[in-house]
Amino acid sequence: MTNATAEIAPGRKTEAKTLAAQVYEKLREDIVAGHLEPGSKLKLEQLLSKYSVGMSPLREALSRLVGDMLVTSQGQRGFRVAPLSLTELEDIARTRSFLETEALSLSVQKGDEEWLETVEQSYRALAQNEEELDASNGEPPSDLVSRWEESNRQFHAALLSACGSVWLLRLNSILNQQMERYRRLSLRHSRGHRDIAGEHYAIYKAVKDRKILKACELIEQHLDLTTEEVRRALLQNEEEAAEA
Amino acid sequence: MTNATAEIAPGRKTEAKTLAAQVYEKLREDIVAGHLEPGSKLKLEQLLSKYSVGMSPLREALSRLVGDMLVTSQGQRGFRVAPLSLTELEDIARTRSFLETEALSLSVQKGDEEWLETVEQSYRALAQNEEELDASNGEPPSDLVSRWEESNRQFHAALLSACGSVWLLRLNSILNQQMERYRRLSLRHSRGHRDIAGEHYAIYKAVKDRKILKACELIEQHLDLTTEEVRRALLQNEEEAAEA
DNA sequence: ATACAAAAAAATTTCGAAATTCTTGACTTT
DNA sequence: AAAGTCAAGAATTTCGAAATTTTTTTGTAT
Repeated sequence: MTNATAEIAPGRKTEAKTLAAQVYEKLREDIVAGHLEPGSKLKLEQLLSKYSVGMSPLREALSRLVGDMLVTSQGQRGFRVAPLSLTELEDIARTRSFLETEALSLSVQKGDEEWLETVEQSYRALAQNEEELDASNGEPPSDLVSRWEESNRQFHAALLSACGSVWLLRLNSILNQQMERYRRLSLRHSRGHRDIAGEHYAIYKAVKDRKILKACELIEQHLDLTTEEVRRALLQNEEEAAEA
Repeated sequence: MTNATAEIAPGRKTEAKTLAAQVYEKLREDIVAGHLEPGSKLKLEQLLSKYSVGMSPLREALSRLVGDMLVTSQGQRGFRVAPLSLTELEDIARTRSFLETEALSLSVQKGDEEWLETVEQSYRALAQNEEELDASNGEPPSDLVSRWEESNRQFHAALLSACGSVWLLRLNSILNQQMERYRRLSLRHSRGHRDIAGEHYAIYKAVKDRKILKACELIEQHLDLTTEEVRRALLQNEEEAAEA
């Protein structure tokens, strides 16, 4: 065990990472990113070398991913990446929309001025990112896209952060993680024009003005548009697979 | 490995159970039942002998329970049973109510005659159980209580089964599991009189008559009354602990 | 008595091999 | 050709010991 370093030991502010926790994180990222094929058998011997880890930490990580619903296990037959399907996409999208609008509604009702300040800051960071994306010609550089994704994630988290329900946020984040698998899968397709920046601004404005119904309506539309993009891409995927 | 038996091998209709899966199930039950103290450190050496299992299957089971949010882990310092708190109880109760009323609403809208037949059967089994409970003098035998709990669970599952959302049911069952920990903790206290059978009948009747709003209102009240019982018992627990 | 350092003991995590189960391919029977 | 049986190889699961980390105890200095 080599990962508890000298800088960490005094005061122990940062969590020591076991090998199992490290490989869990890598596996989780790879599943969400689609690098491990949905539905595919996870061959343990291959994963041992791919992730430079032993059997016990690997099985621990996979077991935890079973609890996260990103992996399925079958006794004596090992583990598989959880499958994806259009039916499930619709279910996740509806359920996420249902939860996220509730969380937003509660947030707008309960959030104090400090919260609103946080929302404003995250909106500004996002808006700046979106301007840079707009200004980039052709295909934007991947680090710019990554930064946009992070600031988008933070804007949405800030919006919901005053909802007062740890569990609502947990469940919503489970659904977001599932949804992200679909979104990543859809990135291989060019998308139609969509004014995401405008959508974000409208949501931010409604929240700033404390218009609960409006905000919920807008975020629902925002989520629905994302789902529509993903759905279209997945359908294209299926058509291309049928032609091959 | 001894648990794949000869009866199972032909056709393989039933899942082969690894040791890890078996100890996972036992640990899960013991945590939900409160046999393992909320917040307590899970000492691996003790668990090895308690559950007659080796270190690898044990750690796999615990890792999965981390994913289930019944156990917390801290790198290099092992695992703990997830804590309970009054604040969390309220959060879980609200969130569960929110999800379960939605699932019921969808179920009543979408459920066909076959579904309604299933609901009716489960209601009849529950009602019979409740009559037997009523007829038993003093403290009812524990097998009767267990049977009531199972038929109660099945009634609720039947009610929601036509909602058309795998994910809504999954999330709701996560919350039910969490809530069950609190309910079990509250069983050590006698409870005030409550007409649970009447509540079940009213819900069943509203569902049978396809009165969505009424059904949702009733199930919300039903869940709230359960929460109130649990809350009162937990407050009593705290008072008793303060006196000791 | 308190604080610090070092050693010992306990606990946790991981390793690598052994045990067990599943899958595949070869062969035989119908 | 299809179905069944068996053995070999591959994959999965578990074991028990070793390695590592944390906690506790002991000893020393102030």
